[in-house]
Amino acid sequence: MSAVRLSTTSYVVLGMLALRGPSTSYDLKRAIGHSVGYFWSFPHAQLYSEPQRLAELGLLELSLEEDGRRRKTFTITEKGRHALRQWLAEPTNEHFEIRDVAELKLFFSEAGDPGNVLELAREQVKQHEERIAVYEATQRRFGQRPEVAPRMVSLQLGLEMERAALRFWTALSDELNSDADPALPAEYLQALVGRLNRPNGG
Amino acid sequence: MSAVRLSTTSYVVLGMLALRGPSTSYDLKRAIGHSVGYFWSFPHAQLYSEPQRLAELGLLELSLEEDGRRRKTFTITEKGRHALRQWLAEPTNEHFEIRDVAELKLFFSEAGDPGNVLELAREQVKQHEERIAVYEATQRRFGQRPEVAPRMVSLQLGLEMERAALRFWTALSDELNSDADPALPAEYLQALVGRLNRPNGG
DNA sequence: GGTGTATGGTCCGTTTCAGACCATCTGTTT
DNA sequence: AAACAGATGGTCTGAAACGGACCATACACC
Repeated sequence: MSAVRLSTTSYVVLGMLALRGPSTSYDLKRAIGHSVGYFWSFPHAQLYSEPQRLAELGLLELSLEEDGRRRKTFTITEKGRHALRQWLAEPTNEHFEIRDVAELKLFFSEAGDPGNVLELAREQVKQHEERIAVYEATQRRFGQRPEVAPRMVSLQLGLEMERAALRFWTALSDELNSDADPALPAEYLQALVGRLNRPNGG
Repeated sequence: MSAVRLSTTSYVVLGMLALRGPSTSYDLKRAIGHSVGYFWSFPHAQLYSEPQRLAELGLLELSLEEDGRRRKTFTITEKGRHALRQWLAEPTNEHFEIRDVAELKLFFSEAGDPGNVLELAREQVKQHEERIAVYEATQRRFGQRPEVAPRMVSLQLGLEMERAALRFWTALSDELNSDADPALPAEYLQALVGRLNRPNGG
């Protein structure tokens, strides 16, 4: 019957519909955009094709608006809830995946001008500071509301990761700044680790 | 001329060839598998098609072995080095991307049995501990060799991220373990944050 | 001579991706 | 009321990426 494989993205759709109630693809797009999209992103076009597919599988119900906009609103069915619960019930042995262009450039930096690294680090500091600001704003806005508090827990993980990255790039940038000779990698790695371990090392 | 777009994966190939010298696709596969693959993964089949493409663009040179195995060995050309250096010279404004199934399950946990979260957290603790062990082993093995020390710097970032994740999941699992009533999300979030902020909170 | 494992590589159907494109609706300005 | 901007709501498509099955050689060891 349902020998069909559901992707993680399918479960994001199911999960969002379970949490929010009936929604259009556009609603999902926005909701995901400032929540779960930060740790599972995909092109928005999929939010139009995927629910359609899930509806055909009986996991969602589709209702067409009669008047002008003819919106398509999706509602999770009992079967859909069941599939979602099943997925939630099995813990993952999957490790998170990171795709970090900056980390790559750092890794390969030997093959170019080592002077580039400082700029790279500074830009990353900026990126992570910005992201942290966004997360913290979200936390302030929703942290007190008990209905959404559970979701704030995963935001907390995001924050911790961001802060770890920020500490790293800050320490690296400081180290490169203060070092007259940035061409002594082994010792400079030690210094970097030292900076990271020092409390208030940022 | 080279109006062709190079993907990040292209630069991984270029970078690896620049650091290692002439290599076969298989060599690249192994080298990437325990280094840069941790923060930029892709199917190994691409390590057979991509270098071919880069060779056609003049960024690599291909030499065929005459005898038995007929290995294809790729060498980076001056043009290839140039492209790589250019890429390395521009800092990224890209933010890293995380894809974390566990974080998703945590986010949606309200929609299922909240009791699942403890198992989820425990499994993640295990995953991150394992990964940290791998990273630390690499660090011990190569940390002292000055030739590869620069590459150890990016490993350090990976380690910091892993440790942040481990702290989070450990704190969460401890919190759920000690809490008789895990259905008080707001207060329990506070407790979680408290645990994370406490030094030696793991 | 058989078996296992590392090496080295190819192929191909299915999903994802990125992003261009289109249409409608609502509020504001002029 | 016409014009416009910006949010809303959605479709389409070519190009990449994915993943995993599949194949073959080399070599070591029993």
